[in-house]
Amino acid sequence: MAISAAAKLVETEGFQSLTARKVAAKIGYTVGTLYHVFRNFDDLVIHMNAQTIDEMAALIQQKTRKKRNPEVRIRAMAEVYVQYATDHPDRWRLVFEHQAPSGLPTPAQMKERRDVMFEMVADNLREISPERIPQEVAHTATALWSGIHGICILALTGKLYLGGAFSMVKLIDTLIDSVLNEFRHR
Amino acid sequence: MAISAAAKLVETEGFQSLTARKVAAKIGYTVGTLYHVFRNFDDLVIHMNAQTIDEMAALIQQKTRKKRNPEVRIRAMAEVYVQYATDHPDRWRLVFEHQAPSGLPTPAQMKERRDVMFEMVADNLREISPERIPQEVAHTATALWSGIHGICILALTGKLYLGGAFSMVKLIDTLIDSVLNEFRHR
DNA sequence: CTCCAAATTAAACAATGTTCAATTGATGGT
DNA sequence: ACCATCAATTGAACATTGTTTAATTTGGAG
Repeated sequence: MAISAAAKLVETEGFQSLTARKVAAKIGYTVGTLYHVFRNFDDLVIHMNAQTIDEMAALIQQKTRKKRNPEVRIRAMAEVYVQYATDHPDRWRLVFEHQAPSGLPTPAQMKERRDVMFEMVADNLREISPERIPQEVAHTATALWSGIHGICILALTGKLYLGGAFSMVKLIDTLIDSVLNEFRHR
Repeated sequence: MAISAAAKLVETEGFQSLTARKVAAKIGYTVGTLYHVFRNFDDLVIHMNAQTIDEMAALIQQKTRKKRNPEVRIRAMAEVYVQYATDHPDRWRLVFEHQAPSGLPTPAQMKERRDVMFEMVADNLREISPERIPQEVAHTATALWSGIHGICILALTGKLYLGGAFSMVKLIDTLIDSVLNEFRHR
């Protein structure tokens, strides 16, 4: 599949140098053939991003299923999330920085895929405080997970001062501590 | 100046369609001239991003100077940040999504400019709890501001489900509440 | 073996960043 | 007033990109 070849290219050469012809060459075809499979170059990227999200979501689910405590599970989720982002920085960034230019908005399947992780967080929050109304749970889950994402992306793109004292993981721990305490006691 | 023309172009047509020739045409010159002023196209973008950060930082400082309470000041900072990002989405995104390809790393001045806002947050945190050691203060400031940034960027790029119940501002309020409480009482 | 449809290619197009020799323009000295 | 020098500006060229399409190849069905 062309998608896998594209993913491998992004991983080895960075998403800046991902090109239609390179993808075609990588799978032994010509650029024209690609355009009979995908409408756009963006179409290819979108499919590739979908695969990236699925891969990451599966990894998170796999590595957190065994945990019993919901708080521990949330912390494990975040850990796997930053690990995946660190291991595949370009593929991960493409998921969030790509936007289909002009025309069709991001397909619904993409939105669903992203929402999966927010819902996983919400599920665990509900387990922590079952008495909270769903809207509060969803709200807190969104705030927490977006915050984690923010730390992740700033650190990954080198836009965060990560002095010896505080690492990405510690920053995320602080955020989780804060939001969970607030969620429990208020 | 070419930088202002570029900024205007990004604002009106989006950063996807920012092009060297368009910038040159906008200021009545030819593309060749641009390349005697800037080494790269990325060089131009970097200069433009510097101006964007300065503009935003000035706005934040201006709108928060009058506030007396450090907590109120932090909330006001976040509010202005969100407002600026919402008002100039493409210019704001460029600041965080652009990376100079190959060769020279992002110049030091850029890093300094970004750190300004983290330091503003840290200053206010120190005022809230002067007994904390500087590292803790810096750590908390980084976690909080990165989290706010995460909410901001996900919301702005449409990758966040913003149901009627919770808006960007409310999400950020939740994050600030959580981190500040944790910072005060622990 | 033939023939048709599908797959694949090759070539072309416009637009992009980038370079550089040639041209213009102005400035200062005699 | 003229000219010489130097910087500013241009125009044309290049390689590379996404994208389209007519032509060619390929692979089975009859």
